[in-house]
Amino acid sequence: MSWTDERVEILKKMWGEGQSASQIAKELGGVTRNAVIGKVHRLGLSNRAEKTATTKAPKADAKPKPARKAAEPKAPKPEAEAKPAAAPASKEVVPARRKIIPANQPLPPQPSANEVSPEALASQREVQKKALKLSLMELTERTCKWPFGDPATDDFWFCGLPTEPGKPYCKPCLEVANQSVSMRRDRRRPR
DNA sequence: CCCTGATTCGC
DNA sequence: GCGAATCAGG
Repeated sequence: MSWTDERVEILKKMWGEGQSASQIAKELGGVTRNAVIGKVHRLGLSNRAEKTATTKAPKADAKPKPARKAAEPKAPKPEAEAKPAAAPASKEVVPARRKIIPANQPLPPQPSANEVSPEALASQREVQKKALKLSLMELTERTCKWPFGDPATDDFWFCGLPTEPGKPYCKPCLEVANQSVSMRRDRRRPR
């Protein structure tokens, strides 16, 4: 694959939206995240807000392992947050990066696990304690995507535990999902 | 271990 | 210009 205009456009868009390099790579296909990062740097859009701060720290360190490559630039990140502080006290400052992701995240079928066997529910409940309670943006291919709570409220999150290989859910959530689905199929309600 | 971006350098 | 290998960090 080559960097056609279209692909570069997608890259720019997604990178601007705060998507990770690996996500972009998957979206584009045929490239690795390294390729994406490399391209990002070549395009010069690695850091979004860079003023006159090319003051390279005079690092004259002695490399313990000068085997070959190097990577120890303690490049300071002067994120100039120029916000017209209108509000009195705003403790929550939204990071420049990381916007809202469209809706291309894999969403699970239905959380409707109203009538599942108590065992499975208990099992899942127990795991809830350990659940990572991830937000939609934090989901990856290896995090359990079982939703908890009401999407319309703040009390909404995803399990986030490591998924079973090849499955979108972790084991306990998978059990609930399966039972829910089989029950639905059988139209049977094991009280 | 999973992930993130950053950098180098042979191609 | 490209991106794998590598590094550094969360």
